Amino acid sequence: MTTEGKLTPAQFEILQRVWESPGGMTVAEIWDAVRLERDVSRTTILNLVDRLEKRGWMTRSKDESVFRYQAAVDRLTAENQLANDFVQDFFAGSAMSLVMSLLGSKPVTKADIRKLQRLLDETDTKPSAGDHT
Amino acid sequence: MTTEGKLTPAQFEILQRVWESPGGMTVAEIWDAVRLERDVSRTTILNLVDRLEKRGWMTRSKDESVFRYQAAVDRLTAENQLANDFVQDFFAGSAMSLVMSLLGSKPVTKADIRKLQRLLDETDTKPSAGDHT
DNA sequence: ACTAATTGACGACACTTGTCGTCGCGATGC
DNA sequence: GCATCGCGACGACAAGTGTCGTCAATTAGT
Repeated sequence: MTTEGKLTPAQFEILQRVWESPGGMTVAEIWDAVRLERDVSRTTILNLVDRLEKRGWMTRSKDESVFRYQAAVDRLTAENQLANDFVQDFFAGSAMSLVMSLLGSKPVTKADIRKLQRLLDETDTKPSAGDHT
Repeated sequence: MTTEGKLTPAQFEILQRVWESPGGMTVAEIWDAVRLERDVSRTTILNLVDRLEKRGWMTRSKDESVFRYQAAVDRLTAENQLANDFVQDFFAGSAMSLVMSLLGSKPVTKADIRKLQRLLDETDTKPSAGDHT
């Protein structure tokens, strides 16, 4: 719970790059990775990383006279937190409402449907992951 | 379509109150409704409403020497837009990933499962709602 | 008609965010 | 040894947000 506040798209982008590199990354490496997609200054990345570290989303350690950054939370945890905050803010805490909205407005392939149905079958037999009753 | 930018929780809260009142609402009425939940100044509401109107999310019309505001988009449309933007920002545009995350981390009741399975059955036979091909 | 209350426009504020530049320091290369 | 380069701390800036106060005008109450 040392993580403060919510993640913005730009901040999440940084974490994404770091998650893809298990050994941690230097700011220069993150910069290179981000620059493959969009043009951005080095200090912008540095500042984003800096603020993320100050808010507890990343940790850093000196390695060969250079800071190496790692994500403080794994990808799934961050995504879940993001999703839960979003549901809380805009769907009155009802994840089902969001799911319905997504399934109703976005195209869903038959493969997706089968995948979902399999997941639902499992959930039906096994207890739910977050169910603590 | 003329709506600019994304909705924040505070802005969405305003729209929620207005959606609940089919005839439109005055700022005073919105203020009263919001104040049932949290303490806030009148000018705060006035400013939020003002900005929403300027960005195209609400329309207003003089009614008995008082402005009456209405939402420019219906609730489902706004929710879908919100959800799509969110999926775009944090789940690489894959609604399925979000659904999986939600279903995996939040408790799901058996009733929810049945509801979902019914929706999936329909979607399997009929064409998807958002599919415009 | 005069006073009191309501309404809306406007400005201001602290804060966050994304963006970038400057500067000093330490490492690296010649 | 000295110049160069990478690195990180810091500051700055515009934009957006939520919050609020002031003020003029208009409406309503007496």
